[in-house]
Amino acid sequence: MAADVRTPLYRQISDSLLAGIREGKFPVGSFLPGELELIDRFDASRHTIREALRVLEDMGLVKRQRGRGTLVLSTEAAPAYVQMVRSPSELFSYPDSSQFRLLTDDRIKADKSLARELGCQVGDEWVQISGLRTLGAEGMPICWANVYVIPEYGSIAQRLGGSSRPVYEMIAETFKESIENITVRLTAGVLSAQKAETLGVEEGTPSLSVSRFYQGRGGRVFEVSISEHPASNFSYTFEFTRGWQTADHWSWSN
Amino acid sequence: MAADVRTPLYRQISDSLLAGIREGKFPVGSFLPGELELIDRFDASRHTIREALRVLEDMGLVKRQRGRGTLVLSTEAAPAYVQMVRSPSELFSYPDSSQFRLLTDDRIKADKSLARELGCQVGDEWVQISGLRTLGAEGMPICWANVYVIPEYGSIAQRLGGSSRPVYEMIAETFKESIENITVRLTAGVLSAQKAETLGVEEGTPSLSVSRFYQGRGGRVFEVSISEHPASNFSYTFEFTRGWQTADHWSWSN
DNA sequence: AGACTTTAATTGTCCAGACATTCTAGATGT
DNA sequence: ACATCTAGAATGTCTGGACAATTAAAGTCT
Repeated sequence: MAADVRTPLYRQISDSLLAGIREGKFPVGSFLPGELELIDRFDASRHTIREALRVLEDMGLVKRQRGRGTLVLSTEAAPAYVQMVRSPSELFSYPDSSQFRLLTDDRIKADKSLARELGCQVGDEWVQISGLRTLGAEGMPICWANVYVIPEYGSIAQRLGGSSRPVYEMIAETFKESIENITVRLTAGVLSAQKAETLGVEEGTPSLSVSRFYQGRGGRVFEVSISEHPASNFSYTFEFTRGWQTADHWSWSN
Repeated sequence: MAADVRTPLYRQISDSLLAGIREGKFPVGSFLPGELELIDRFDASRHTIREALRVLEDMGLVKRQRGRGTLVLSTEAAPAYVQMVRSPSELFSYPDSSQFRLLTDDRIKADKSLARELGCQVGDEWVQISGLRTLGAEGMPICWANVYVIPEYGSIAQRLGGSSRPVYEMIAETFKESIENITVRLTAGVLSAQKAETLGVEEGTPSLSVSRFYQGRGGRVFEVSISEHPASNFSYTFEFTRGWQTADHWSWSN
């Protein structure tokens, strides 16, 4: 390695175990030798052994389980490409000054088309909140937006008036919901005559639709928002940076 | 917290230090009290103190520096939402059986429009490789694809014949280039008459364009690929999972 | 055969100590 | 005033020990 004259013992041990994992000596699903055995094998202290195991755990290769052992999860810490944002609003690409202008809010049952779009069952009930996202209170409309909320949180519709905060954020706060997972889907289409007129563009203008599915605890989708943008003034960009895959490393807040 | 009857001491200490960081007691750029001082203050062993500091380091809040101290990097470890894929090809959403059918390859200079699209200077030279991505060798065209490669790697065009491997992968292998960063941008548009005919859809069909910018070492963009899909059969989906932001946690391979 | 208890295995947490390595501030010399 | 050296501060690495908590295997009882 680099300019490092000497490799710490714990690193030599983790390298040795890593080689063993890669060679198939410790297959995925098996357990590494226990700490006591490793202490004996490498003639090192328990602290040093545990430090070596922690390196492998940080790489996502193993998972230590009290009372059980050290389970091998993967034989390879393949490089991963990561996109990371600090808050869901960074997925929006909207200027801070934009606002949501509520037009209608209705309690509906999903028909076949909507069920497919929302990924739910035909007949499922949702509260559908339709509106426009605009630049400022009286500004240019940016996009048409439909927000679907589960009936349990449907009363959020009454709280939207005049607020520029995202619906998911208000739901999280009001109902103590946690946003655990967000799926974003992009599709292209054509704006209907009505929407084109409202958005101030020609009928037949292509559009980019962004659907976001917000999942709370236990994986339940509690909100889906679908924004439809005229293609002329909207693109969606995201960026991936290379790094080790350490999925298990994310600590889960509560 | 959860069902945990008792919080480990090291966690209590890291929580206490975290509160101090958040309260501004330890501003960004300052050093936390040294280990010896913390041992005294919390009446805990050095191991326990170091474990507490490691928690903060894992959260990306501090950085321990031998001989120097523990530098405060940030006052807030905001939860981050992460999308992670194992390889760039996972960003493609193409079936494995798809193939790239090369139509033309030319050496061009970027005009104003192309320069804006590629994010380069007017007059910059690129090798433009145009083609169709199809299902299998004789299959249905999926999309129209233009790949732009820097002239240095332009000879890759001669190697594409009959291969189903991605261009970026062949470049990485042939020229020992490394893919450090990928930016993906999605826009909506309308297929031109020529492209619509080639893709077997009606003229005026909306399209979803996916542009991918591959950066190598030093941040240089060595390839840009632009795929244009008929909207009817293509959507782009990605998923974010919540976790602590631990940007410093990614180890950088080479 | 199944349920329950006990024992052993295994990792987690906490303590203490010592030496190594790096960095910085202060002292000393030119 | 600048360069060099030294001592002290600070974290890194490694050792040893002990008790706690969890899991699984073995033994016992019905």
